[in-house]
Amino acid sequence: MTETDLGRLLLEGHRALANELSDALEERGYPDARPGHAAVFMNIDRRSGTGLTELARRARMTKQGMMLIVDELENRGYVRRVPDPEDGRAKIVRLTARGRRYVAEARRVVAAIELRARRELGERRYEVLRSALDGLIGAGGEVVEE
Amino acid sequence: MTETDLGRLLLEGHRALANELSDALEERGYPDARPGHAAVFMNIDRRSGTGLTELARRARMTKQGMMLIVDELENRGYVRRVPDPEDGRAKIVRLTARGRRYVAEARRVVAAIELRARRELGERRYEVLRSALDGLIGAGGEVVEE
DNA sequence: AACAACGGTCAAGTTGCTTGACCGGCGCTG
DNA sequence: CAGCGCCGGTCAAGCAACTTGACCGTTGTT
Repeated sequence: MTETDLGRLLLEGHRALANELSDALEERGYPDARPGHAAVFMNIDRRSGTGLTELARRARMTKQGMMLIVDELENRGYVRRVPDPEDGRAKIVRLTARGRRYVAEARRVVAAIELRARRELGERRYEVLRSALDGLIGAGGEVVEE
Repeated sequence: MTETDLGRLLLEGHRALANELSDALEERGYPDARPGHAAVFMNIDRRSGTGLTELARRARMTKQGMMLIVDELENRGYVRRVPDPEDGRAKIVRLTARGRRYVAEARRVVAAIELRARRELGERRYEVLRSALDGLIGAGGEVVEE
């Protein structure tokens, strides 16, 4: 593929932030966080919980794939599956107390990282960076469907 | 992991450019390009060729992993392995004519994409984007070694 | 001459998904 | 209200893109 120079910068930038995040979470007592878990934590309804198939749809992956992640998260005590009282087929994936603590912590860390970046770059550069990224993304492939 | 908002922007930006690149290459007669191939094309010495182990080292992956990619590229006619006359153990991975055409084409497409981005964003924003990305990357985890 | 180090390869295991097949509850339709 | 197609969840197998482990022959160092 021979990455665009700019493309590589973007990828490395992403990795830099992602590493910072996972390091910080590890330090704070969540050493078992994997990137894939975000597919759940970013899409689950924080209080009411969300069905597996719906989670899969939101994360744009198969329900089987989502199941593997949910299985793991359930083993580790971040979520649990409860039967849906209104639909005998369905189960609802709900955050446990630990899961909610984790989400809150992750949000704090993300905010801290972003703040640090903002300060290091300076307000103006930071804003330009964000809007430039929006521009790049908007310009590319519009594949929304459904 | 619950990606940084900025982190997600970076990742999506990368994907937008990467898709643009692979679409363009497909259009121009290279439908079989896979992202992993870049590990070879970006690291191989264009005229003299490069040994497998050295390629692996440059791409920061195992020689076994590199071998799989080189195998595939050899099947598809982009590279071939020739014995190293100066070292009975070694083989040299060399670009074929097709491989060189591919690399040239990829470079052109990359340049075109970057130029387009530059024009869409405007000179100033483009420069700020690049230097902001450098800043982000530099700030993160320095894991260079060796 | 001996031998650790290196280049390349084969084999098997791992990760993080995917496609395929199925089961049982749901709800519309006739 | 019986039948039937659909949908949620799950098990099984497959696949991509690597990894670790083991090995062989060549090398060049002592």
